[in-house]
Amino acid sequence: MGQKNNNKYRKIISAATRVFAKNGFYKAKVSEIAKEAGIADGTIYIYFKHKDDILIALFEEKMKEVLDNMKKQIRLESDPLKKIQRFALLHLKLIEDNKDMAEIIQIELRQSSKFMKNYHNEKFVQYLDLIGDIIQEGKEKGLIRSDIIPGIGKRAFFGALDEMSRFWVLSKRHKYDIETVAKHISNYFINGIKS
Amino acid sequence: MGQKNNNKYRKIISAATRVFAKNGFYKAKVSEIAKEAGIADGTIYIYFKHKDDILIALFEEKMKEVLDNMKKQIRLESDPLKKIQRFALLHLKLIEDNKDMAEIIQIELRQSSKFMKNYHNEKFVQYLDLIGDIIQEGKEKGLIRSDIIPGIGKRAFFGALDEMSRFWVLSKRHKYDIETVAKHISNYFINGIKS
DNA sequence: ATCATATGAATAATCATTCATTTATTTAGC
DNA sequence: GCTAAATAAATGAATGATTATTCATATGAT
Repeated sequence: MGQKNNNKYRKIISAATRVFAKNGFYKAKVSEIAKEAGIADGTIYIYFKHKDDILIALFEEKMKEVLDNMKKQIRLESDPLKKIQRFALLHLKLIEDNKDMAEIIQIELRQSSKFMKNYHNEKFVQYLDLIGDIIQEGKEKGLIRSDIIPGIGKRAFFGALDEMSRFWVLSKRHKYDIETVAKHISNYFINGIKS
Repeated sequence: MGQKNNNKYRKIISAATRVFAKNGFYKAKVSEIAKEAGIADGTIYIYFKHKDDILIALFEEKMKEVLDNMKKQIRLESDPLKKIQRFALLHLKLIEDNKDMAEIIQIELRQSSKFMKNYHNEKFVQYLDLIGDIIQEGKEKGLIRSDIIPGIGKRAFFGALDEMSRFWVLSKRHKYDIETVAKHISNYFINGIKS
């Protein structure tokens, strides 16, 4: 049954990613997810108790993956300012490489804090904190101004990246390539906060 | 009938703002909007053809208001860098003063480009362009580096503000006051892009 | 009296969820 | 290694709940 490494469980998550990305959570029909996964409607209810649970499970999975990946990459850099650059590039690359996931994070993450009342998105908080920690480290090394508040800085930087992601996801043609955007965004931010 | 200055039309928009803000568009019931507005369910259909149309009308109204207000305020400042500061402060004040509207713009605007397929949010584009124009002006006056791309800069800045807005809207207690946040965000950005 | 507005109960469509039934897989006896 | 219970998974048509929308009727204004 509901084993996470189970074949059908995976198929449902994968299908739901595509279906949710297409029209958002509310417009997505369970029967459409089933069809996309190539299984019967009822089968979904062997693996998930409610439609909502599919979305929550999907988040957890994707965010864990993103978070682990980002942590690993950040560790490869020792200079905090370089870490910020790498964060930007990796974040945007992730969006580019996984459009469906990006749409979910873009569209659904926004609603999530509303409709998943009690669901506190721990993984997202950790993701933001990765940035906060880099800023803190930079301050301690004297590379970043001492008056910078990590709690504000991390949101400013994430917000900037995130807005570019939305633009990327919603655009048909891409005016700027990922590398250019990442370079610019991280440069504004680094110049803005460095000592 | 559907006159925009009509009393009931206004009441519906106002009620819908509150109801949509509470649980998002999809969870909001038309009957609840009617109840909140103190009118009968059917009356709503005299003024709006579909539930969706209420949301669209609501956007247009609020965004027009925000846009006009912002334009007026920006004109009071002549220094482009000061304009950026003022933009940040005003944007965040707006969120603070109008939490329901902010939640709608935060939560629903995100979905909008998905669920209102053909609805191109012109007012939002104009809002972003206000920032782009300030950056352009700053470049021309030699106050902003010539390699800054307004199309990226405007999104980075808006994204930063917007992420802080979301944080503000979703937080019970507010760790930082609006003025502090506005000052920090605009400082990061101004330092990041100035000559 | 006529026309415009407003009402809210009734309608109808939409989907999430269930469950009686079928199909597949495992276990145990020989 | 084979067969037959026994158990687990999967099916999809039927159910039931929810709600957007309609419309026959009522109310109020001119």
